[in-house]
Formats: sequence, C-alpha cells, structure tokens
Amino acid sequence: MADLSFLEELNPSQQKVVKTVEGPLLVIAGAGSGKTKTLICRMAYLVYQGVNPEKILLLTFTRKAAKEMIDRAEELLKKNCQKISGGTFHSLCQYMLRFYGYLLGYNSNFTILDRSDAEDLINLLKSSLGFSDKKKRFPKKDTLVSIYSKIINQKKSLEEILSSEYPQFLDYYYEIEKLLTEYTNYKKEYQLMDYDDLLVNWLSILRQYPQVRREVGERYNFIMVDEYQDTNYLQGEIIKYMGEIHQNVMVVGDDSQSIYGFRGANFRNIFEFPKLFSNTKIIKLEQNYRSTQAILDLANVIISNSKVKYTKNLYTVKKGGERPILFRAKDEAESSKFVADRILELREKGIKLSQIAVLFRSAFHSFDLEMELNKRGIPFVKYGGLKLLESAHIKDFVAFLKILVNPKDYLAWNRVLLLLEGIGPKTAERVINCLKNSEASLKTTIEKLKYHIHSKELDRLINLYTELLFNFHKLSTSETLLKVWETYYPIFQRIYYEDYNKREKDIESLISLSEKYSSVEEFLTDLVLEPLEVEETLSTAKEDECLVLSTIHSAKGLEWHTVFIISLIEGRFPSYYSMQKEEELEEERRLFYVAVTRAREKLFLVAPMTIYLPGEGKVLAKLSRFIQEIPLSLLNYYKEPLKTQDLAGTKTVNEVPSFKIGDLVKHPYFGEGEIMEIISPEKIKVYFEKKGITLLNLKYAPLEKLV
DNA sequence: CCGTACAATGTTTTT
DNA sequence: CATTGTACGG
Repeated sequence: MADLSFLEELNPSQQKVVKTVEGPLLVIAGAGSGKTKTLICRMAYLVYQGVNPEKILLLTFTRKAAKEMIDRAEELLKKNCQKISGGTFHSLCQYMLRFYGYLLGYNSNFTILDRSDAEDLINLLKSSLGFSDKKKRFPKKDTLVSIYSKIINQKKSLEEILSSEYPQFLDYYYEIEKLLTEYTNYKKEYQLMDYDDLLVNWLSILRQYPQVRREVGERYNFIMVDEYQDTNYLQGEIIKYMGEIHQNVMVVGDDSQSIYGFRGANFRNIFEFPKLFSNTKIIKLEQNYRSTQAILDLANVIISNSKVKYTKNLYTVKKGGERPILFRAKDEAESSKFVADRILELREKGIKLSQIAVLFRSAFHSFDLEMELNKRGIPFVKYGGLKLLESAHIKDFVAFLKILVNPKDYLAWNRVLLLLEGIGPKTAERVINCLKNSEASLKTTIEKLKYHIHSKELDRLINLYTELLFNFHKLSTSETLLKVWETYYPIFQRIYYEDYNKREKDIESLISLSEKYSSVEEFLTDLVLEPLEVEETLSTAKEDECLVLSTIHSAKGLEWHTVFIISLIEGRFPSYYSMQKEEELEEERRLFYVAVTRAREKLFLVAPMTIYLPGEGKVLAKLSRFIQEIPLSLLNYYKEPLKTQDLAGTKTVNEVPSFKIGDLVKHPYFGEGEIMEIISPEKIKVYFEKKGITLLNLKYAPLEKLV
C-alpha cells in the first residue's frame, strides 16, 4: 500500500490545491509552476482517500496528455488509476452524445466531420443553392466554415462577425445566412456533427434536461480541467452544468498563456469561473521550478510589455543560468546550419536529442531546417503541421469506412462516388438521391442501383458493400479495412498514378493502426478527435532518441533542457495575419512567452537576416518586434568563433574595433542598432531602431560595440 | 455530363 | 506552390 509521502515534495500552495477536494476551485498557475505535477498528485490523493477512480473526470488539451497524467498518478499511488476518465472536451462530448444524442434526434452512430469534411459539405450546399456560379466574390468554403465557427464559439451574430472581420461579404448577408441554415439542417438530417456541434449539442442537452445533469453529476463526482485559459464560453457552460450537483470542479490555467483565441478561447474565461460557481476558492502558484533565472527574466520582460495586465509574476528557485543567446543568421540556410551545429555540440556534451526542441510559429518555418537535419542524419519528430487525415488518399479511404458505419453519411457517399471512373457531380447526385429516397435497407438499395447506373467500378463498390454488410460483425476492424483497401486499390492507382507508392505506406500504417480497435466506428472517432501526425506513424520506435520539432501551439505544456526558437522575424513571428489587430498581436506575444518558458536550461533565439519569398526572391527580414523590445542586457549575442584567417584579415584593416554583420552597436545620437551590411572597411550600414537603416563612415562615427 | 488542361489565387495556429 | 476554379474537347 502506497502512502502519501508524495505530498512532501509539494510546496504549501500546491499542497493546498491537492487537499482542497470539495467545492469549486480555481488555480492560477504560472508557467513551470508544477501545475501538472499538482494535478497528478490531486488525482492520486483523491483515489487514496477512497474515491472511486471511475468517478473522476480529467479534461486536458489532448488525450495523450490525459493518458500521461493518469499513468503518472498510478505510478505515485501504485494503485489502479487507469479507470479515471480522461480526455478532451470534444472527446467527452462525443462520448456523452453517443448516449444522450437521441434526445436531440441523433443516433449513436453519428459521423463526426473534421474541418475539411465541413468544408466539403458547405461547398456541396453552396453549389446546390446556386451560389457558386454567378456571384463572383462569394466567400470560399474555408472562409464560410470559419465564419460559422466564429459565430458559435464567440457567441456572436453573423452580422457582428461579418462587419468586424469580413466587411467585404456584407452584401451577401442573406445568402450566407441561408447557406448556414442549410448547413445546420443538413447535418441534423443526416446524422453528422462537426467539432463545434459536439460542444453545442451536448451543452444543449445539459441545458434542457435537469435529469441528465443529475445523472452526469452522479457519474462524475470530481471534475478537473487543465489549461482552462484556452476554453471558450461553451466549455465553461458545459462544466457549469456537469458540476451543478456536487460543485466539485477544479480548473487550472494561466491567463498569460492563452493562445487559442482564434478558436474562440478567451483568457478572460478564467476570471468568469467564479461567476459560474459561487464560493470559488482561488489559489495561485507562482513559483517556477522549471527555468533558470536568466530565462525567466526574459519571459517576465516579454509579458510585462503586454498591454493587458496579467495576474502573476514568476520567481524561480533556479538562480543564475546562462543568458539566452540571440543569433542573427545571414539567411535561412545559415540559421539551419547554426541550429544543427549547436544540437550536435549539445549531444556531445551528453544532452539527449529528446531533451532538445526547435519551436516555431508556423509549420512551414522548419522546412529548411528539416532538410539540413536529414542531410546530417539527425533524427527528429515533427508536431503540428500536416495531419495524416488531411491527405487526399486517406480521406478517400476513410470515406469508404464512414459509409459502412453511417450509411446516411451522403457526404462520404459523394466523395466515394466521385472517385469512380465515369461518375461526376451530376451522376453522384442522382445516385445519392436514389439512396435517400429509398426506405429499404442499404443492401437492397445497393442492389437496385445496379439497374440505374452502369459502371464497372460502381459494380465493384456494390460488391464490396454487399459483402461487408453481410459479414459486418464477423470481421475484425483491420480485416474490414483490408477488404476496403482491395476495392479501393485500383482506383487509388489510377488517381494517384504519379506517386501512389509513396502514398501506399500511409494506408498500410493506417491499417496496422486499426488493429488495436474493436470496431470501425471507434477507429474513425479516434482518427477525427485525435488526428495523427504524419511522422507519428513512421517513427514511433526510436522516439526517445529523437529531436523534437514543433509548432508552439503543439508544444503547450511540454518542456525541454534546450529550446531553439527559429524564424523570429516580423511577418513570421508575429505572423502577418496577426499584425493588424491589437488583440491578435497580444496573443502572438503570449505565444512567444509560452515558447520561451518551455526551456529549462538553455534558450536560443534565431532569426535570419534575409528570407526567400516565392515570386519576390530574397528579401530583407526585420528582427521580430518581440526581440527588439528586450533589453540587450538580458541576451547574449552569438558570434561564430573567429577563424584564424578572419582574424588576420580584420587586424590589418584598421584599428577601430572590427564589426561584423549582426553586431549590436551604440551610437551617441541614434542609440542602439544592429549592423546590416559592411560596404567597405570604413563604410557600414546600420539599422537603428530610432532612425532606420543608416550609412555610417567609421572614420567619423564614434560607434561603440555592445555585448 | 465527364475529364483534363490551364489560369488564378493567396498562403497560421487546432479540436 | 498547391490548391481551387474555369474553359473546352470528347
């Protein structure tokens, strides 16, 4: 029997969090304040106190995170914690809706639409309403989906969203409104739900049925929510109702780490929590155990430059430490080379690759680096970016499966039919109408189809479904997938004739992945709710020897010994799209804060001086404003160790200090600046924050070298 | 009505 | 540059 000795490792505030078991509790926890550890201990403590693990619900940002935390709780307690329910809001809602969806007219086998499915559906409706033809500047499908999602998640009207973010489409107000109504109706009619519907529908059931609230309250007696700053009002409401009976709801968050505003999250949600639950106790965790003082100083400066005031100041127990290093590379190639060089150095010093991460704002920022790493044979995994499910061939394949689970999924039907030779949009529509109008079972309907349309590939499809429906419960999940693969394969070869052997591997790993599942339905649900990364399927074996490349969003909650942040230039970080609006810019800043606070010991900030833009060629890149705001005393400027020839060359030139591109300098009138270009030994171009790029003659200009 | 060849367009972050 | 829409021939 384990004891409670694990509590001794916690500081007093953390202990208070663990022991405050009953009633609503809001924990404001700074970066690296042991938030995860505290949550784990709290779960273990509850189970130790005799709470049935099945009565505990843990909501996190990814299911992987939930699983990891539950595993660690089990390790602490050496007692079965596996039965704790853990997952994301979306997976919880999905699960509850399989039970209670009937209250809204949903069967338990409804299909979940991912973003591109939703886009396909919108497109389908758009053309059936005739909006795609004449109207020249009608919004595109992805814009329409974004508009719709914003209405839901930000609790705003179509008019508000249009006038604030898409004023160019205000003329189409009624058409858009009509389209969105059609979209909503269609989903309901054919058993489809998009991501937002999962939240909306579950909330709607909770609101309408006190009986459900009671049942759910009895099912989960203790609710814990991680990363609460990234929830939106829908999720807040869901929590309110699910905790109504017992009020045992604990949420943890950090308002300065809110980075999902684009998805409707609002960091102010965290301050609304006490309004949802009266008598909320609030505990702050401000002591940082993760990073060195030098890194934390940087983080504190970043966040103090915010327009919004946040609730905490971090202080650390790890005094001192190396100053974060800034490297201004000549171009992206040099930036990648720099990162790879440092990584190899670190590895020689005994730092494991898995303890190093390279972070960036957008997935494509690491393309150049990926090439360099491949060249040098440094293994890595990448998080964020393309998901396996997003590639066309996987979507095709999955569409076959969706039909099997939910024969009313005409969106999947449409996709599959269009794949067949000789069938275009019109014929597909005819077939689908035929399917819709027949009351008979799928099997007989399919038989009937044979007489309507003559197509060799359609025959094969019909044979497949006849066979599968007949054997549906006899075959294992992977056997079913294999059958589908057999039918799809010739089509697959025809459509992707250029690179089908490359794509084939994806399908194969998908099939082997499906072996773990007891039903196709479960497999599909997991695929949509926890989309797999492309690389994840390839290199699972050697994961602990891998360097991590990740978007900052996907790096949330994680930490490494050494962190590199690359592409720290205007337009990339902050991103162009966020530079117009104050609020979005603030979110970018928080994003930078999150990135910096991932590092325990070492932090490298890298920015290329020039980048290559398609169409425009090489262009100058300005250092990110977030770096420019940082006092120079907090950073070290990285200089390549001078080679002997270089030294020999510079010494003879003049007796003024030798400047290099990228050196930081100080001028009595213009202040601090950075050297952009050396034209001759005496003439240099310097970028001053106050003045812009200036040509200086070193004979006259009393430049002082900094750092 | 289907498939293909070509032109245009606009590029984030994720459940 | 890769996706998405348009024009045209079969």
